[in-house]
Amino acid sequence: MESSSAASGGSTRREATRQKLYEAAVTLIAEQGFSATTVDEIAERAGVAKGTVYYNFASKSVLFEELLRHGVGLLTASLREAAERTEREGGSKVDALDAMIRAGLVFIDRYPAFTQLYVAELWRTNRTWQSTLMVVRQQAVAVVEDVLRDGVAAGEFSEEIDISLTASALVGMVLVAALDWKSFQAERSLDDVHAALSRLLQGRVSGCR
Amino acid sequence: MESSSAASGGSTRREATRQKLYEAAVTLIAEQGFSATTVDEIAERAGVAKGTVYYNFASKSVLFEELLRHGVGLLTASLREAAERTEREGGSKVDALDAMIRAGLVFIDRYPAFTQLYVAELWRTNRTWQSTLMVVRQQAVAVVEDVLRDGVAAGEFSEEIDISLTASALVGMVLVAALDWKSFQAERSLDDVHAALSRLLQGRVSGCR
DNA sequence: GTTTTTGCACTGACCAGTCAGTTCAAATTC
DNA sequence: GAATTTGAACTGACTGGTCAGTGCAAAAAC
Repeated sequence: MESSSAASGGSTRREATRQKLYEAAVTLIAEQGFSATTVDEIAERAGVAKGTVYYNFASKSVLFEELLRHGVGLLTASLREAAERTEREGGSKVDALDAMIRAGLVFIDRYPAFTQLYVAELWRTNRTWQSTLMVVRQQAVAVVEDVLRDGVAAGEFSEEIDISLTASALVGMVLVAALDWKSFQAERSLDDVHAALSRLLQGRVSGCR
Repeated sequence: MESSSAASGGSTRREATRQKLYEAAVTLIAEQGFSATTVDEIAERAGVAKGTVYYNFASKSVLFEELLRHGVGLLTASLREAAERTEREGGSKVDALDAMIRAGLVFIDRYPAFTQLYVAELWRTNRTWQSTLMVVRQQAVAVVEDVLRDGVAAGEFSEEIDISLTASALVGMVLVAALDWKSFQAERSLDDVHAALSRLLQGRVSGCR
């Protein structure tokens, strides 16, 4: 019988194997980088034979590309959900940004290895998955840009802000603060980190109160 | 990275060769990553024989470690210089942060490949140069932390800010905005980027004016 | 005459990708 | 319902190529 896989459920044996391979690959590549990670290692960590990797993915880099798409899909969904929830609850646009900061932190808290690997690869050039990465980056940044644009239209943010640069900067703020948190101050709570970033977002560090 | 002939007294022939090797290695590793870059490539790009690489550096990873130390040295010197210049000119602490943001942007504008490579390696674990990276990171972040601490002591910043988290976030803001700028919007001017980050720093995006 | 660089052949480990063969649960047949 | 067939999923030994690092005699630079 054909595997059919019901489009979303993915409860086939194959899907389970792919999932195990994603999990094994994400930590190894985050720790060592793509080129330093061998297919044998990935297979071993996943508890699977090397041939199975090639049965499920055309090549090492295809495995990696699909892993990237998979992960960023989760992230954007989570960001968008946070923005929409705020909207629904009648919050302002700053509230939406703040909710997205928190959603970003929760994501990184849950998938630190993925985030690490994403950052490590994003600004490289000359790699085969370059285009995948660009698409995937744009998806994530666009969510932030949309909120900023709406905020300007609603008169809540200054008209002079540069949407794309500000979005980049906000993403960077969250990304780097969260990675530093996970790597060097893992004892801090998510709320601490969120509070610090909130304060910065709302200009409560300098200037006004 | 730069000619440095007069800088630290190292104007020997050997020093010139090492410099050429740094320059070759930094771009190649930024593009491809450490493991994917071969010693033969580095030698070829530097216009030098492979044996020369090993005459000047004990191994491929030692070359890389010394490259890291070299680059971050330049960065911290530049940040500290910016902070001190502001001090001397009687500027406030926000002015000092702002000057450091600009110094960071100027650095990244000049050495984009180094920045790229630094970010790609910083949060990895299990690598031989891990400890070098930690030291070097701390040097850079400490400069920002010092200014924040002074600002709090002088009553210019809220006492409630979390020094280390805020410093991380500020560094991240500059790093990511600048890398996105160089990679995806290279036509923008440094002043544009600086203006956008300044606005964010001073909370002129949301909340207050 | 010492330091540095060159050119190049060589080695041994390592690794991406292949392929002939195995496993096993579900489908089919009798 | 026992015997047989099917095929997707998986296995792991093997191959062909790559690359870090070595060794060394001769040339060049200082």
